[in-house]
Amino acid sequence: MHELPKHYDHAAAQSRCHALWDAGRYWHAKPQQEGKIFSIVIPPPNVTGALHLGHALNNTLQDILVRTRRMQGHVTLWIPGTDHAGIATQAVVERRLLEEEGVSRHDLGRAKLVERIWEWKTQYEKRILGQLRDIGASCDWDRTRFTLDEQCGRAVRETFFRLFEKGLVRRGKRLVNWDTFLQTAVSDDEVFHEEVKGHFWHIRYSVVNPKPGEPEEISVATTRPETLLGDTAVAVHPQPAKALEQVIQELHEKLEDASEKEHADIKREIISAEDRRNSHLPLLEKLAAMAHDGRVVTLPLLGRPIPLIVDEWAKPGMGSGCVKITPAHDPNDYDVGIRNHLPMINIMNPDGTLNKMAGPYEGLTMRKARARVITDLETAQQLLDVEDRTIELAHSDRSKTPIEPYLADQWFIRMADLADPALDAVREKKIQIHPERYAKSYLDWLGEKRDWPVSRQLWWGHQIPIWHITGITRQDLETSFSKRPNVAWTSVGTEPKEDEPGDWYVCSADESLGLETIQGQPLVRDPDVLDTWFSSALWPHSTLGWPENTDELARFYPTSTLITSRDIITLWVARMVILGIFNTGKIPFQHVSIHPKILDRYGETMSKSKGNGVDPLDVIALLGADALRFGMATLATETQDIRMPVEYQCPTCASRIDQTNQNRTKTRITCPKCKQDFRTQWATQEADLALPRGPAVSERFESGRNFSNKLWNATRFVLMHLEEATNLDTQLTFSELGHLPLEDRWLLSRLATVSTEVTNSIEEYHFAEAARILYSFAWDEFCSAYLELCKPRLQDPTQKQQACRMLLLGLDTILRLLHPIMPFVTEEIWQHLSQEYGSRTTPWDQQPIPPSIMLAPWPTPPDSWQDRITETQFHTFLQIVTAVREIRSRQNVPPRTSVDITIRTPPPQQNLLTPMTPALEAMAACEVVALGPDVEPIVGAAEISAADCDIFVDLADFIDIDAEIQRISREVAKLETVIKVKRGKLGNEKFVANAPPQIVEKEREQLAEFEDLRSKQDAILSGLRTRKPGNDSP
RNA sequence: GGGCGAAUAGCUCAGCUGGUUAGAGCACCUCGUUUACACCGAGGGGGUCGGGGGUUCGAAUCCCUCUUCGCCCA
Repeated sequence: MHELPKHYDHAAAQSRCHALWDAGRYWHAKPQQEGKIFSIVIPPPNVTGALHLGHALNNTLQDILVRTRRMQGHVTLWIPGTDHAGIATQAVVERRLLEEEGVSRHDLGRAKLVERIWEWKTQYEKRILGQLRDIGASCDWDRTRFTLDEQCGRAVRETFFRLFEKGLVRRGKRLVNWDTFLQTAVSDDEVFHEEVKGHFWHIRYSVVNPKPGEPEEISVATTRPETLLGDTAVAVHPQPAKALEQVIQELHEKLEDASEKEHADIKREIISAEDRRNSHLPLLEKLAAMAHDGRVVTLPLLGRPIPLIVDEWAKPGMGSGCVKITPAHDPNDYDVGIRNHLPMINIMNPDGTLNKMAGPYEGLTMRKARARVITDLETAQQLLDVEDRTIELAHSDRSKTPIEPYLADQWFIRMADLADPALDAVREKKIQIHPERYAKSYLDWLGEKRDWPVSRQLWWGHQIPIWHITGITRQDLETSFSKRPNVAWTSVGTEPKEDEPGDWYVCSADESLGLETIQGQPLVRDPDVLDTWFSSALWPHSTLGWPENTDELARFYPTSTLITSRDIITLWVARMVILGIFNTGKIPFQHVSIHPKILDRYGETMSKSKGNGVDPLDVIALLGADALRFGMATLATETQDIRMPVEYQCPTCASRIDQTNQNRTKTRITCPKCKQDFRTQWATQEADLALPRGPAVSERFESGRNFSNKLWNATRFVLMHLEEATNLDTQLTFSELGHLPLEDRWLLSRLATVSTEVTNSIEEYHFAEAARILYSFAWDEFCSAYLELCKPRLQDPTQKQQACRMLLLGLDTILRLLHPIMPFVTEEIWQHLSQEYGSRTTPWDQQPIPPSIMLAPWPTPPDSWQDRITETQFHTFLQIVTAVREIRSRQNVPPRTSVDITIRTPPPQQNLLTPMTPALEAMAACEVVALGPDVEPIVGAAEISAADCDIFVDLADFIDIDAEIQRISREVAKLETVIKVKRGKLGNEKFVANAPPQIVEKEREQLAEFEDLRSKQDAILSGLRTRKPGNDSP
């Protein structure tokens, strides 16, 4: 009637489930629905590319929570969406334009480029949302958002305007990481450092009008000689002697603490520093005095006079002890410049060429300028020395080109006041971060309250809602905007006097502002766009409709939980808290759960460019979405990263080949087993592309696939027998527990325990634990034990009904508990069960069961089901089963051959085991011929002790006495050590006096048990020895 | 330089507030295609819990320190 295939077909099940869920729109949340709220926003994946394994992890965990809460009866909203990822996306599209069409963004123009990026976005957004669906994410697809869509745009403009109006936006110079290729500032986190071979050039600066006895020149060393064109000072330490002595002292301290290995190096450093007392110090002291006296030096090549100054940045222990200062092109020099009120000379154009401040070098790129500067210095005999040196050079992560530090005008958000409420929210645990240790990095970072530079010189993003206007008075502005509360302005620089015209920045959330003129002057829009994190910072409330006062906002904000990875705690989480509180007065979420990062077998981050990643879709195709999800859940421990060894699967013979540093960049790989070639992600040549593709997977997903199949087959078994059970009572309530057989009481108790454990684990974000508990319960207890025990009962008409009801209940409960982790297989099975037994109900069903397991009430078995004693008794029973099986296996008894056994038990075990005898016989393939306290050993039987019982297995051809002796001897040896340790413990007066009484008692009991066991083993041993062939005794 | 984390079986990881004969999955060995499942079943071997100190009656677990590795911030 209802025969299932032998194997679970994940692909077919997935498409059926999607159809079912979409038809019912069970993922949709309505604000009008009554009940507790659970809401969550997706960390929007950026539209740069397809989803990777990290996203699969992140979204699986969210879905686990969402599905659990939905089943627990919450009104559950999960908002999906994507992020425009400003620079990342623009860079990808620009690079492709250049590669494929040979055009730059300047060739194309702003409007056209933005259009091309939108095309890209449309394509990838579709792909990403499709992948999310494939993973099984039960997002509310009707509410999909994009950080650059109209609704988010309104929120962005409104927020910026409010910040501006409150004086929290400022314009200022700042030394930024300039990407000369993309011509934009990039943030520190978009910069990577790479060691390159470089040089240390020693350059001579001459002193202007030195006094008698003073040096006529100063040597200054630099790794970037071209920047001297922007020098505005040369610095020397104000107290060189003191500073040098301090360096020496610190080195001595370091030496004391250092390991042997480091001694030589440190000693060398000390000697070198001490030498400087004579070689450098006198000159540096003199230079410091000269600096105090206002001496000036001549800048080589340009001949500009620049001051000699004192500043602690100059290290007497390094180089010549003097350092050139280029405030507009070096972060440290910038600080020196600020401290000493130096002029800041910008010598670079945005495209990386030099500007007119560089004099004769104007128009050269920085790189060419360096070569020219060096040649010219040589010619002028001002180059003293060149050393080789490796340098940590900053590169842009987006264009992979070297970063130029560059002084540029930027917009900033002042953090001083904004940060405080965000700090308090976490300090006062209004927002809880799990694991808790991550709260520290949040608090540390936010505590610095550094202003947030929000402008980016890009074309893809939210254009800053600021307009520039010149030559009008404050009165003009007031007149023009008197009826417009949504317009604010501030002067550029110091404010002009009342009637005088001046320059202004005007800000409005209203896009139409730019259409106007004032006194004939146009309002010119600032070309910059906002940092992508600005729009993501609003995500929890912008997606719900803010600034409109929508029903969704009222009902679903603040959201419940945010699940994200640890690398964006500061960039994103902190900023969401700041702007969430600023805009709404409320925290954006109550919990933040941080999950680990997935690394490859070498501990490297996975990335497409390294070729060491796993595509989640490959896992889904090969093993199923549930396998992917189960694997992800078991990875989600509290550790900070997880290693995942990756393997290629040969498309020909399906064998696995370890992915290594060597083979991961190859275009084709030969399978060592079947000798056939397959291609990898790198294949570009036609010959390679013709080969079948070898997907990269990991064995870590296999247990999930196997688990799906196990559940499937358990269902297959249950359905087979249910069909034969006539008049099955499907009201699975079980009020009279006392009358149930031991195994049924055990199952109910376990169901209650497991439900509680799983619920708690998920609520505490211990996803791996929830997965592990369910796996071992379903597999080892429900399938291996309970199902096996049912087999004899199903043959007995008087017991069959009860067994079937229990099987139905057990399976149903497992499915529900497992649904959040493995939604597809559980839904598929649920549908099969419901087709025949749609009227079944459990005590936690208030209504007839729903059409989808997504909506099924979460299991909450009554406390009365929990029964410690039964669980212990059952454990004893299983120990006996294992003991018999062990003897059978060790003595090579064929699996189907039944053996006679007798069991000598103490009375309590006798009471327990007598009714369980048929079960024992079924599970251990034996016949119990005698059981009780007075049972006599069978002569010549194999003997084993377990759970206070002695089991004698009658083996006619009991052969391997030696093996038995060996095994038991090992066992006895192990027992000896344990007994010795325990005796030592109990013999220790301090232990007995100090340890809690229950621990002492437990130790006593255990010691007695072990001693008893050992004497039994000893007896068996001596019995065996006498029976050894060659021994004449009986 | 500062902060955080990791080091437990061949591999990947659990072991939470100290008391287990230190666990799991995969891999390995033996046996087995019995009517749920070979994506399976039964059994087995395998660990000085990175090294060294300390606290404690008792340490994989707490403290110090060293070594190796990773991440974040500067």
